[in-house]
Amino acid sequence: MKEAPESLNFLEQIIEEDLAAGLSQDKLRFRFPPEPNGYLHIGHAASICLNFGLGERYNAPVNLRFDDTNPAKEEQEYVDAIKRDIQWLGFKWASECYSSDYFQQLYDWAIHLIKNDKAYVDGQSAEVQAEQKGTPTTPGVESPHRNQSVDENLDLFERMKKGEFEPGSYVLRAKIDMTSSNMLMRDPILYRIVNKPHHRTGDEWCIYPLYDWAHGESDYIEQVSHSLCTLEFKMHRELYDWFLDQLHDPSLLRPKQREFARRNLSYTIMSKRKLLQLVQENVVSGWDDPRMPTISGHRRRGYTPESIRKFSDVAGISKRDNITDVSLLEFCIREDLNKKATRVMGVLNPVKLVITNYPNGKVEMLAMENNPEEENSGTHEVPFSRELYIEREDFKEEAGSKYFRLTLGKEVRLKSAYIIKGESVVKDENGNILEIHCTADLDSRSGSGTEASQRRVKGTLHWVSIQHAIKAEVREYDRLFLDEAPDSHEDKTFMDFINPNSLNVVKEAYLEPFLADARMEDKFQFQRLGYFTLDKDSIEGKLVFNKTVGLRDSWAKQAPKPAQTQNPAKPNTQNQGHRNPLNEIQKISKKYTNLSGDKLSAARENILKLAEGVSYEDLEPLFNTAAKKVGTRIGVTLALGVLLSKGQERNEAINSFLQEASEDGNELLSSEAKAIL
RNA sequence: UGGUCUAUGGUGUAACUGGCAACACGUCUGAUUUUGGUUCAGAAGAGUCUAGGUUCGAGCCCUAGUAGACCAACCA
Repeated sequence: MKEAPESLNFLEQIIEEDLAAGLSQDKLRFRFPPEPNGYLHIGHAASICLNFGLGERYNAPVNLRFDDTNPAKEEQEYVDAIKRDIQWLGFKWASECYSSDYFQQLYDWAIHLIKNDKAYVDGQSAEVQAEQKGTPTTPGVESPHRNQSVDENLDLFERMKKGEFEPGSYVLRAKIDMTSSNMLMRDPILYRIVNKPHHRTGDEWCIYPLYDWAHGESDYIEQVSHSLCTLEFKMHRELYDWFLDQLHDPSLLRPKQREFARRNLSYTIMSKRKLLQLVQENVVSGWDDPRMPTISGHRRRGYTPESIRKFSDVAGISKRDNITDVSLLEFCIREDLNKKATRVMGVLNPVKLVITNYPNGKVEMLAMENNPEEENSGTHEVPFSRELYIEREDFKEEAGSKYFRLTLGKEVRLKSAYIIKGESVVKDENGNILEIHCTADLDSRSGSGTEASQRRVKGTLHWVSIQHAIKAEVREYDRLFLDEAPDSHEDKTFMDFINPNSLNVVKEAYLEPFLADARMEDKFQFQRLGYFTLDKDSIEGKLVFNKTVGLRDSWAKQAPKPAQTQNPAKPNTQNQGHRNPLNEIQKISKKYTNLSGDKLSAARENILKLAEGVSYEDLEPLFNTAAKKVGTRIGVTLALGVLLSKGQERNEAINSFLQEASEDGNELLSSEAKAIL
C-alpha cells in the first residue's frame, strides 16, 4: 500500500526538516505554557491540540508548564481549571511544570549575565525609561546607569532581591542595543520588584522575572525542542535567541521558537482579559457560562471533547489572520452528537392536542428508538394517551403546501405513534388557540405492522403525554455578540455588540418521563429540536437542560429569519482591492480569451457595463499591459470604447494603444480595436 | 513616516524539488427518510491582492507596489 499523500502543516514541515538535518527524534519535546490568569478558551484548544498532537505524532513528551511569573494576576483557581480542561480534552502531559520552579536558576543566570557585563540595574522611573526607549521610528538613548560597574550592579541586584527597595524603584535590564529596530531589544527588563505573595512561592521572592527572561530559559531547562507560540510573539524571537546565546551549553539541546496564527471564531472574542471583563461585569454567569468560548463553557453547553479536537484538527494551522466561521464548530459537534445522543421527545412551547377518538384514561407504552444511527442502541418506552402537548409552531389552521405540519383536515404522524388528522380548534375570546382536536387512525400505530401503519404522510411531529410529562427548565443560547468580529472595530468596543437575546430560558418545558433519570454526562437529541444536556444547576426534581446546538434546519431558512443571524456588513480583515469597477474588469478580462459563446458575450456585456464607472485616469496606466496579456488588453479596449463614446478626447496614448491592438495577432483583440479606431 | 509577518472560492486549510488549483464547512438541487435530522448523488462558486519579469510552463522564483496584522506594559 502506498502511503496516503498526507499534507503537513508548516510546523510539521519544520520539524521534519530538523529531523532530516540530524535532530534525533527522541530529542523532540513540546510544551503547552498557559499563564494561570484565566480560563482556557477554544483558541487555546487549538494550541493544546497542536502541541499534544505533535507529541502523539512523534511519540514525544509534552509538558504542561504554567507561566506563573506575575503574582499580581495569577491564582490557584486558574491552575486547577486549566488542568481540568486539558484532561477533559483527553490529553496527558509528561510533567507538570511551573516557571516559578525555576526562579533560583533564573536568578543565578541573571547574576551570570551581570558578571559578563550583559545586564545592569537601572534606578530610573518607568516613565523616564519609556522616554529613553524611543519609538519604532526613532532610536532610543542609553540609560545613565548602563555603564555602572559590575560590582555596583551585583550589589544593587542583591539588595533588590533582599527586599530593600520599593516596587518600581529598580529593575534589572539586559544590555543589548538601544538603537535596534526591534523595540524588544532596547535593553529589555529582566526583573522587577513585586510585593505580592505568589500562589506557589509565597513570600520567598520579591523580584520576579518577566516573560522574555523566563520563557525561553524555561524551555531550555526542560529541553523543549520546539517552542510553539502565537504570532504576536514573533518579535520576541530575537530576544529569545539572544538570551540563549548568553548561556547555552552546546552539549544541550537548544530550543527553537516558532509562531503560528491564533484561532479566531466568528461572533466571539478570544482574549482572556476581555472574557474576564464579561465575567466581572456579569454579562455572563461565569467563566463556564454556556455562551462563553471557554473550554469549560463549551463543556457545560454539551460539547464533547471529541468535537473540539475534531474542530482544531479540521481548522488546521497556518500563519495568516483568520476568523473561522462558527458553523464549522457546529458541524463538528452535530456530527459527533448525531452518533451518540439518545433520541427523546420534549415540547418547549406547548399547545394542547386532544385525540377525540382515543379512549379517556387509556395509556399505551410505545417503543421509541434510542438512536437510529446505531444498530444496537435499543428502545425505551414512551407513554401515549388521549391528551398531548405538541409545539405551537407545529400547527396552523391553514397553510400552504410547503408546510408539512398539522393543519385542519391534513394528516401527520405523531412520532412512534399514530397518524392523526386535524379536525377543529378551541379558542379563547381573543382568538388564541387553547386546544386542537384531532382524530387518530387507530390502525396506524408505529411498528404494529398493519397496512395503515405503513402509510406515508408528509409530516412527523414530536409530542408528550400531558399526564405523564415531567416539567423542566430549558435554556437556549444564541451567539453572545451580534458582530462577526466584535473586537476588531476601531470606533467601538466588543461591549457595544453584546447580543441582548443570547439567553432564552424556557421555565416550563414538558419532557417525556424517561428524562427524569438523566445524568450529567448524558447527551440527548430532543427530536426535531436539537441536542441537549443537563446543566449543573439541576437539582433532584428540578432539572435544567442546556441546548447545545440545534439541528440543521433547512425549513427555517426558507421561512423569515427569526433574528439577526446575518450580518451583511463584512468587516473583512484583508481588503484585496476588488471593489472598484476597473478591478472587476481586469478580473473578468483575464479569462476572456478562454471563453466562448454565451459566456463570452456575457463577459463582454459585463465589461461594457462596468466601464461606465471607470475614469480615463484610472484606465490609462493599463495601456502598457504586457503584450501577451491579451485578455486584459481586450478589457481595456472595451472600456476605452465606452469612454470614447461618452466623449473622451482622443490623444496620443489612446491612438497608439488602439493602433497596436488592432494589429495584434489575436482576432478578438484586433477586431475590438478596429471597431473603435 | 521604522521593522517584522501575512495575502489562494463566502469561511478555514491543501497543492512535495515550478506542470492546467484540491479538501472540509457553508450554499443550492435531487433521492432516501416515521426527525424539514441523518445518509446518498450532484451542482454552483476562486484562476491564487496588483503590475512587471524569469520560464516551453508560475499560486509557488525575482522586482516594484497595495492591503491587513504585530511591535514602544516593571503583562504574558
